[in-house]
Amino acid sequence: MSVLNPIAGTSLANEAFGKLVEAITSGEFEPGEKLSEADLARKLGISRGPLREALGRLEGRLVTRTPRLGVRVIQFSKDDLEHLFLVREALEGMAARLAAEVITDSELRSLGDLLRQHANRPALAAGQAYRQHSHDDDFHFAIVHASRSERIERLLLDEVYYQLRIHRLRSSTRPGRAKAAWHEHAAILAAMEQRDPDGAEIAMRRHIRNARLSATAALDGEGRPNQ
Amino acid sequence: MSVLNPIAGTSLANEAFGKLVEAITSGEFEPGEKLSEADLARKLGISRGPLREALGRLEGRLVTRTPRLGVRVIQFSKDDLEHLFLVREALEGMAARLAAEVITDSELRSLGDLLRQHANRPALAAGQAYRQHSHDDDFHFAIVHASRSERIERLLLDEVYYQLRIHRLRSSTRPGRAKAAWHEHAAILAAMEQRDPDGAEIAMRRHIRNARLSATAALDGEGRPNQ
DNA sequence: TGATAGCAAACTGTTGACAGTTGACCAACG
DNA sequence: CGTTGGTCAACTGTCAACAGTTTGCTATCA
Repeated sequence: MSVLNPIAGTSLANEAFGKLVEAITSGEFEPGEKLSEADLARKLGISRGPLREALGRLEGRLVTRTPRLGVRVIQFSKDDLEHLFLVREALEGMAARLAAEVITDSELRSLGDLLRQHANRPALAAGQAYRQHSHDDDFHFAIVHASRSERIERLLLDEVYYQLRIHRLRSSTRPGRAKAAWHEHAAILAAMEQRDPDGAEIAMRRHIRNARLSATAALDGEGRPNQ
Repeated sequence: MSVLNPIAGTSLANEAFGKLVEAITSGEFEPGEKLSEADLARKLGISRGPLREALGRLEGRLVTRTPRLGVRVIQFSKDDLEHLFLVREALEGMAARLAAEVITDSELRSLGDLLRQHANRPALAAGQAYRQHSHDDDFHFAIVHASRSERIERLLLDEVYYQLRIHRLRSSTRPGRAKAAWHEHAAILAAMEQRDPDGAEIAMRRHIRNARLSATAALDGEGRPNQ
């Protein structure tokens, strides 16, 4: 194990990109909010050139750019959100299928531990909320990671998870959904333990479909979607 | 119907982006080839600033950038290609499901006409090749379009179709695959005509899976994948 | 002959200046 | 009072210059 690894090269544009992703997904800006290049560049201590490059890389994902008018944080309609969940269903269903074929015993144990931790959360026990705070404790991300498909993982991050995060910030929960979601996770894990690709995919897709229905119902009423 | 529509705003970076996509996907550059900013900017008649922005938007899709070393057209391994097909299977399967629910009679007729045109091609009749030259005569794209999911359509274009196009340029065909592909298309259409979402998804996914197997088998031997 | 050092050209990444556009505000007019 | 026109500051998009890095070539040395 050599300590001589390539010196990681980076650029101001790359660093700005990461910080913008974090700022946008952590709620520093409202959906639809206009972003000022001059302001952001000043705050990041760089010139506008690399800042523009970083914003360009976020186009279509976390920001929309209208030529000559500027850049806004994305916001989307109920219809957009439905289609986001359909993409998620397709990709996570495939990831679950792949994971069921290759997952290790150790990864299965970790998933089981994770669900037990989740079950011990007061909010979940009270049926109020089922929230996963970071990738490290996200059941879905663990399964996508276990699929060993970097492409699916990257797509879900870039095109689905970051966007969902923007909309999770003001949360409400629908009655009964929290516990149901946990049980659906448990059913996915059971299929994984059986190493049953079809079952895993079916269980995962059912879970995401239910999340979609919950999210769109929440939009019809009040608040924002959760899982 | 007013003739007064918003004047479409654009920018040099946007125009460069489109031209780069076209140049890269039409084979003007080899996979892995290094792209020179100065050269491209000169050819496009713009300064390096907007050119860099355009390249930045292509990162992770059609080009890879290594800081301080430059930008190269993507190339990928057999494993990458397999995962690309898995993503395609998931997304096109979902698109076929959605399309089966909402497709119009007129769209069905167009699909039927398209397959008949395809059947009349000499290369297909001889079992040599089944090639679709543009989006207009692409059966898959027509179905994705009929799904009315802009998000899936955009994802497939940005993350799948452009990348496949890079690899179609030097083609070979596997015996029997051309005719089988056409029959698989016909089966997809039949499920569409039945307006059967499950059937459409199953038929589409089977077709893409077979294309994946054909592509990876081709990589094991000689040449490049086709459908 | 292979390894090392030096040099210059070409390249990438960034900056700041400039031009054109936009939006906000105010005054004038009907 | 609503509309129009003018002005100005702020903004976006682009350009060219500069600094630092990389690459290729040549000369020197062991």
